[in-house]
Amino acid sequence: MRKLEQRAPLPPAERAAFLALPASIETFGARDRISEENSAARRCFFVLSGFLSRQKRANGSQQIIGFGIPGDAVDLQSLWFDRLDNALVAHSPVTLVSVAHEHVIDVCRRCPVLAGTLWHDTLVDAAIFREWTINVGHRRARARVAHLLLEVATRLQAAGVTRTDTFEFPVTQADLASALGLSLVHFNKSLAILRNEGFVETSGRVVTIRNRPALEAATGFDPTYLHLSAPPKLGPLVTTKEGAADTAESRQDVSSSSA
Amino acid sequence: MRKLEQRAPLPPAERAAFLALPASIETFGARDRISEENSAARRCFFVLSGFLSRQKRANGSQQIIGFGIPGDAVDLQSLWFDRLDNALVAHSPVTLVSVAHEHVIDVCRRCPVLAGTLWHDTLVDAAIFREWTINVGHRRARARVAHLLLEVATRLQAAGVTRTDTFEFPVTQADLASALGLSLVHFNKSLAILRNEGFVETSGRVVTIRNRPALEAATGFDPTYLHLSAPPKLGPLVTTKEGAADTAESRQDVSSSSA
DNA sequence: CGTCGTCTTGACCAAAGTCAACGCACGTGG
DNA sequence: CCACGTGCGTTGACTTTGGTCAAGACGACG
Repeated sequence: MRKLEQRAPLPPAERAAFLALPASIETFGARDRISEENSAARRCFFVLSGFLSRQKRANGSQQIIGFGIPGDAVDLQSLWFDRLDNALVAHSPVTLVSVAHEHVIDVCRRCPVLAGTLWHDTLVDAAIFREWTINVGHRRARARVAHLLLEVATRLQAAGVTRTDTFEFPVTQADLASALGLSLVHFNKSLAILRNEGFVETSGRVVTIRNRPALEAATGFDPTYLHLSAPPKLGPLVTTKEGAADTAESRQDVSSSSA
Repeated sequence: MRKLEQRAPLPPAERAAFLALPASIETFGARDRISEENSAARRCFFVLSGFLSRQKRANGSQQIIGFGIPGDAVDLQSLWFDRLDNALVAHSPVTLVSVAHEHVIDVCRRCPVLAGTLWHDTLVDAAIFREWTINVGHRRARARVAHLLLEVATRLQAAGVTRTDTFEFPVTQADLASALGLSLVHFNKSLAILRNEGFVETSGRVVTIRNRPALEAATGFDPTYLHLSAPPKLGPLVTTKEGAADTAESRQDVSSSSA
């Protein structure tokens, strides 16, 4: 669970407050639907392990619009909406920490830095959606596929799930095609091209990316949209005096853990 | 400027605090670039009037990924990122209110309900991006075009810019095509189809939607993703006691205005 | 051993992109 | 006042990309 907070430095008191929240662990199996579009959510989820996707209904079938991986706060938006606007479904066994909304709200009120961190997290989410809009709207099939694989690899590495360019991606080709706005057949053929070019290897659901720099260049993948390293510019929701001290000390934490 | 806060009820004290922020008005001409991708933003913008778009660089040219209309808080995400990940460009004369980040942060710290409102606003933004992902990825050209027009019409109505299904949309077809991931030619032909079907009329940059219910049904447009009426479930960033009173009274406001 | 789910491949078709030309309105400068 | 250029919108002809249909392969599992 600490993975989540690792993303941005937190003052120790706030971290403790967050960890002390009344939370429960929930587990789901490989195709379970975790929550439904239009349902009223009363708790929000943080992913501990497993793969899940967001889906929206359109044209009569479910379309995937994003993936959730370990470390993601996967439906913080439900905090402010009365109904979910996307469903969540598990693609592998998934374990989540779930916290009731009122507790999150309460801790946000008490912990301004934490509130900022959570807000920040939802904004990273939004940035990912922006990039998907471009990916799906402006790149052709082969580059789309590559871009998605690169994104997932990058996020998994940032989350500490893998250190190399090899990772398990337990999602069927039909689902990946849906996520990319491609037909299954065309997705498969585009993937075959990447394989023939030597950029991608697969065995079962395990994907390996080869020659990543060349692939990134070829598909225009630029990881800055994931905002992985960006520490908030100002002590979040906090003004100068104590805020400055807080972030200074906590930045040390981060750099020492990454060194 | 009050338009912005109208979206969600605010306690009077917080509204006053927000209105009292040191802000400056900035104006831009029809093709001005308001801010650049990768620049470090120090202030954020609220749109008073005019049309603008977000753009990201991809494949060597600028791609439009969203529009900003009066009442939008157009780059709140810059609050938490050190660099903007999209550019903003004006499509008509635009007037903005700009507020320095530190003041926004400061007022957020003092005004929990307001902070929640702003956060909520960024989440609505994200919801719009999700819908765009679907629009661009899973609908075909004619429906894509229609969906965009319906979205803009709906948002303009919610912002009080127009009351009818006629509105000025000062964006060239080339830009609209880019926003939809279509070529200019194909966009034009799809629009021609909608015109022939009697759903859309244009004269200059003024668009009129005809027989809106049928068009919405035909393109699968469902405005709930815009989260226009949703009042936050809990007193935002505020717990029970005073918060309950606040939301009770403000919910009345909302229901009476919709009745 | 058969069934089911998934991946793969081929043949064919529809949607969308590209190229190119033209019309039109609105400027500017002679 | 008219010639010319420029920016947009429109249309047609042709090409490419990607979708649809269909069949087969392969492995997991009952």
